[in-house]
Amino acid sequence: MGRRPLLDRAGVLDAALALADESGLGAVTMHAVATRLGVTPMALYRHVGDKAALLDGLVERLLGEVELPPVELTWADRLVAMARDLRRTGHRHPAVFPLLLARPAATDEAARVRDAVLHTLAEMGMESEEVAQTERLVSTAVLGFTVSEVSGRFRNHPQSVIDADFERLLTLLRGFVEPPSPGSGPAAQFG
Amino acid sequence: MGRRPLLDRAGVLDAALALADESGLGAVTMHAVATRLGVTPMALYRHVGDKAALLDGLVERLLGEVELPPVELTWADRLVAMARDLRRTGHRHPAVFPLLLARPAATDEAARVRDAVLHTLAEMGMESEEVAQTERLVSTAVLGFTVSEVSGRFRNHPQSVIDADFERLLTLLRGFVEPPSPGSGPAAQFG
DNA sequence: ACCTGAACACCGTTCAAGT
DNA sequence: ACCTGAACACCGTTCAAGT
Repeated sequence: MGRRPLLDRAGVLDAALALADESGLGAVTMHAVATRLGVTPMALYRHVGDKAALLDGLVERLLGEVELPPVELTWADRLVAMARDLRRTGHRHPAVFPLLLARPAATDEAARVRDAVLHTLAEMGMESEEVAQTERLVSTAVLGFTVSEVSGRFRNHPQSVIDADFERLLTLLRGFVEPPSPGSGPAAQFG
Repeated sequence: MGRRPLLDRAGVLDAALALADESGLGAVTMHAVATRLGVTPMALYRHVGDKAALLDGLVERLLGEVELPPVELTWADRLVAMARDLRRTGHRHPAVFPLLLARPAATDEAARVRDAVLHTLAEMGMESEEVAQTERLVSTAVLGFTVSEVSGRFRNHPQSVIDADFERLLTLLRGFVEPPSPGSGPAAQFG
């Protein structure tokens, strides 16, 4: 029998992601990933293409970790659940997460998350043109906040303040996708 | 008289920013900046510290370009004007702009822009605790959108769609900082 | 004070070679 | 098919040396 290959794509991505989580994106070099796998740098190229493709693979990995919420929840609760889970993913992988802001949701895993949001927004009877725009703005807000947080923009604030900011963002998000209807909006308080 | 130095900090930053604008952040290497200035890489260190400090300098440069709006404008118009100008700065310097999401507004130029927003929000009688939070969320939304745009996340969309998205964001921003008051909010249209 | 030259430990990537 | 070894053109950064 032919001897089993030492490497495969999944293993290379595992090693690269571990390196990124432990020591930052700068630690993800072909040399370092190879060393961690007990192999020479050139052995990686067959499995992950080149360095840029390796980073693309890491982004896919992160998106694959995002859980879609149970359909039993109301659509508003589902959006909030996805926002929270996306943020948690950022916390687990702070070095790789900022890359999400740099590429369109073109891969399968990216489409999976985005389509879940689109589907949820469509359920509430939003026009299809507005659905797409709303998804982009909501995703941008959640990604922008989380990237800021994991990249260090909020490093001078205690975690409690950052958490409160995010809760405020979620409240705004609810109000945004759920425009005040008669009897349920903020204006009702002043009736 | 002693001969004039070949280099100064401003000149080094000029060269580095030009390189970033023309060929991306990856083109900003100590070697390339030095070559552009007709000097060896080591000559730069005296003027800009090291590579990380050089990038900090570029961020300062970008923030310094952001114009503060005339005080004659209403506070809502001032916020919108600052958002637009921040986005324009991103368009001029797409390679450097994403770095804004990675550091707190700790430098003088960063504080200048942030304080202008804080001051504007305070003018409308917002409580000081809420002012700070609102500033963070508004800045995050505008930065997150612009970084997405200049980093390529929206590259599959025509510019007209991206522009419309931003206008929508500005409308939301207005509604966010200017909560509907009796007679002026959206509800007034249905009176 | 300011810049250079040589050097060091790294990078990503290629190519031909081994098994 | 899969991995290695040698090599190339780069990186950032230090150090001692020149003026």
